[in-house]
Amino acid sequence: MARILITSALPYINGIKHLGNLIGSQLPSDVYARYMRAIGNEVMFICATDEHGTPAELAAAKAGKDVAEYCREMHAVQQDLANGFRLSFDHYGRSSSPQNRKLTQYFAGRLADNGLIEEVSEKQVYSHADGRFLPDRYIEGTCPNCGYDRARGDQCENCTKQLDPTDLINPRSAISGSTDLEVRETKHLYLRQSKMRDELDEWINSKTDWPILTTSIAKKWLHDGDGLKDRGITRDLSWGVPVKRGEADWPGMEGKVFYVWFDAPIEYIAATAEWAEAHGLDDEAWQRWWRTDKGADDVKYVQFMGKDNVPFHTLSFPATIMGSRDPWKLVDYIKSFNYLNYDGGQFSTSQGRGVFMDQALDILPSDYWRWWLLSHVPESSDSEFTWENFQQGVNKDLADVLGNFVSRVTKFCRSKFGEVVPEGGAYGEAEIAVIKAIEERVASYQANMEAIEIRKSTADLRAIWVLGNEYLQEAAPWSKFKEDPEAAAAIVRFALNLIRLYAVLSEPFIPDAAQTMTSAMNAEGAQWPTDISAALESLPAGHPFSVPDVMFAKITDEQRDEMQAKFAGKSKAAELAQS
RNA sequence: GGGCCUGUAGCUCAACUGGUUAGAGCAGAGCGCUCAUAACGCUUUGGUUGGGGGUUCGAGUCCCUCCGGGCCUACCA
Repeated sequence: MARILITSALPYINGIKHLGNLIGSQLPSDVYARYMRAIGNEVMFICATDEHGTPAELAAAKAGKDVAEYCREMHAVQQDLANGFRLSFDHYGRSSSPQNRKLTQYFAGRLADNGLIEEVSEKQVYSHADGRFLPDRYIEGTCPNCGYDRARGDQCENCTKQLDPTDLINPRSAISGSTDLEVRETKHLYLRQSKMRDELDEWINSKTDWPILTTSIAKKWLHDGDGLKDRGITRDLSWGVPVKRGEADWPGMEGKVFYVWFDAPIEYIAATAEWAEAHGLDDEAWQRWWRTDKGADDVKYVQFMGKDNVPFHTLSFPATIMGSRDPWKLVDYIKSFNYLNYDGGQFSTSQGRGVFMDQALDILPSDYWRWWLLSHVPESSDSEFTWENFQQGVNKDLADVLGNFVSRVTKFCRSKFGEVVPEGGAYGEAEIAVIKAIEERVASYQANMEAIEIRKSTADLRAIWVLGNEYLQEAAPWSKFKEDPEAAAAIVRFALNLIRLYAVLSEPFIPDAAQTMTSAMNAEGAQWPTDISAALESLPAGHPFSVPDVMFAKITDEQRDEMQAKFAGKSKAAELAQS
């Protein structure tokens, strides 16, 4: 039995995430976690809300709430949605936890001890009206290059020129619109990543089996221009982890907090500590996942994330871990994803374009979304959600291929033999052929899951379902029943056992439907098959079962059109008028 | 501007380090079955692998160039 540590990139606290966010990390990591548990490994599956930073403060202010209160509420909302999508986190933590505060301060202290922290005095824009320093992108003004009057302090969206906030003509706060701005001197801590460039480079180069998407982004940052740059890890904000050097105060850094991208990855560790606390366990319980000197040397650690998160996970966080010179567990494999687009464009929170997690669950059960999203997960390039594809995929795969198979087998049995596994006859050549075909497909399925090739795994799983329909067509128990009821009984017994097998094999992708099948087959506790032939003898003659309700109702054309209209977002005219 | 990714049948995608007539699923067409959510099965039509050039005995795969799509470019997270 192996031990697998799995983390999914932390969703930001600011609002409800859309399906693009969901499929970009949480959903594939959940499938992987469920699969690894199913085949008998010990799994620690961690996620958390990323709660610090300027956007959280602003969102709270907009909602008229204290930021801590706002985060508490939004965490509960996101936790609830995670449950709704059946995300099987062992712990869904919060980056604002006491554990994370302590660990973040600890890491900063270690890095400082090892000469990897530098104090840098720099100039930042302060807004009197807002009472805060403004991050570059929260300053707007006229672009000195093209004259666009809504250029941001980091880059002009119109001419794409990169800017410094001080370059802007007539700068104003993007929050309040105030022009009462002042450039102030302020001191910040920088993580001296540049000192660790060679070490990081060597480490990345050793990861030859990682997705190109992952390594190419890392290498770009390592080698672009002057190479890896040092990075500011503190901010002038009130909401965040207060800057401390371990347990000690950090002279000159009073009133400052760590930058979210410093504390967020550390929350992976802290959330595991939160898990231990929540279960009444001691420190050893979480340290055996994270400290190679305390049992984590045999742990395989896999991270999931969207491509926008790759630099932080390939460089900043490893620099933090390595730079501590403590025996913390480093990631073994980084699975990164491209983006999911929505119907010809991007998902857009601000424009209300696309489907958000709460809305999705209002419309259809989570398995519908899980299946379609996972079978279209953007592994090799950006992929696209369209209502037509969604309807076709769900109806064909889930309703017709799998749902209808369960339906036809159970109903046929009930009408001819009653709701018990029928007795008589024996498996013959046809069944042996099916077993062989399933064995081959399961081997492929497992190999693809092992390699985290999600799309290919869905194709294997679907092919396994199809084998059931092919078998039934060939065996035709409805005609056999007339002249040889015992032969028909053996066929039906085999088919009922297929349903039980499908429940187990499908669980990582569609856990609710899997549970429905398991319950209907009265087969609680069914284990992952190591021997397909034996697994298909699990339900003996006389074993009672029940006919489940229709597992997947089809999405009608009317429903599809309705949803498409509802989620189109603001009209094109409205968008144009706005810009 | 620079870097990276990507372009394969109407749609969504495969094709290990270049190696036989480029494969699946969906959609379309035909046939079969009737247990089932008019579901299922079988057969079948679709491709000068974005265009052009080159290397090679051999190119979807390598090189050059052009065209299209996307991402990143370090203070949003």
